[in-house]
Amino acid sequence: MESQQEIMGGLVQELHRGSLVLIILSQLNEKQYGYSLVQRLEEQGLSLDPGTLYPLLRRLEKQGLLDSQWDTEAGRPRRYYILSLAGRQVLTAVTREWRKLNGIMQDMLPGNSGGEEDGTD
Amino acid sequence: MESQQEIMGGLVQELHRGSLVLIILSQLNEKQYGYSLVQRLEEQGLSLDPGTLYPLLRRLEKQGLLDSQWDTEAGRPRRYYILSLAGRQVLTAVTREWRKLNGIMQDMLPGNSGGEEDGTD
DNA sequence: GATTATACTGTGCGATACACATTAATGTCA
DNA sequence: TGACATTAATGTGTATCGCACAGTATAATC
Repeated sequence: MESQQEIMGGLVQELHRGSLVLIILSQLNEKQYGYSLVQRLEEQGLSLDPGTLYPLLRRLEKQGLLDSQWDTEAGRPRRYYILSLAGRQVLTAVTREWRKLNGIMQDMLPGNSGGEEDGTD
Repeated sequence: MESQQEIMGGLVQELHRGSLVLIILSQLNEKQYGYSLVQRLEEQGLSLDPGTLYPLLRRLEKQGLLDSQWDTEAGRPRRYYILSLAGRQVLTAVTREWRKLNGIMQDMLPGNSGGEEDGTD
């Protein structure tokens, strides 16, 4: 039997899942390598497993949204990713979708004008 | 080979997917049956396949977030769902998470102060 | 009897999560 | 200095989970 905590965790994970790609794309206006992305997002409070990120980056590159390139000159070799042209276009468009969805959600979601007592606080 | 349109479609779908449960929960402060939910969301511009919704409702009930009850008195039998107490709590908490994520996204996402020329407009 | 309202089910696909493996640089301690 | 641990950095393989989609079923209504 799943505890309420576990259920919540699952839902929140689903939430993050949906926006993961958008988040990654939004970070790649400047070139960056996997490890740095993980750290960056960690600072923002979003933890991301490398085993999730690397395949994702490769997928996005395969889809033509990213370009990548090895840098072997600075000590340990790193693979830098950056938005391609298509990636920039997609980022723009998906961002628009996010904002639209966000608008709908704002209308639907409860709260704002307090009053729910559920002891969760 | 995937077209840019298809890729976008996939991403947008992922986006919706992540917030789907939250959306459903937010609609169930008042009791409602599956078919009516589909129609309601359709009006909001969110299309939702019944084959996606019904199993979802059952899952949420199984998790204890919803209560359901048949109504057989009004012509065709309908199964009404409504938030349980746990459901209300979870809705509140996940809503909070959504807003938090939204805040992070606002910081990360591009645009706002225009300047990107990518011909998507 | 056809169409609409309403619910249910089963299978496949796609994507993450997680655990594990790998290489290279750097630091440390005897 | 040489061995060893630690960190930087990337990569892979598998299980799991959840939706999408197509199809099924029933009751009411026209």
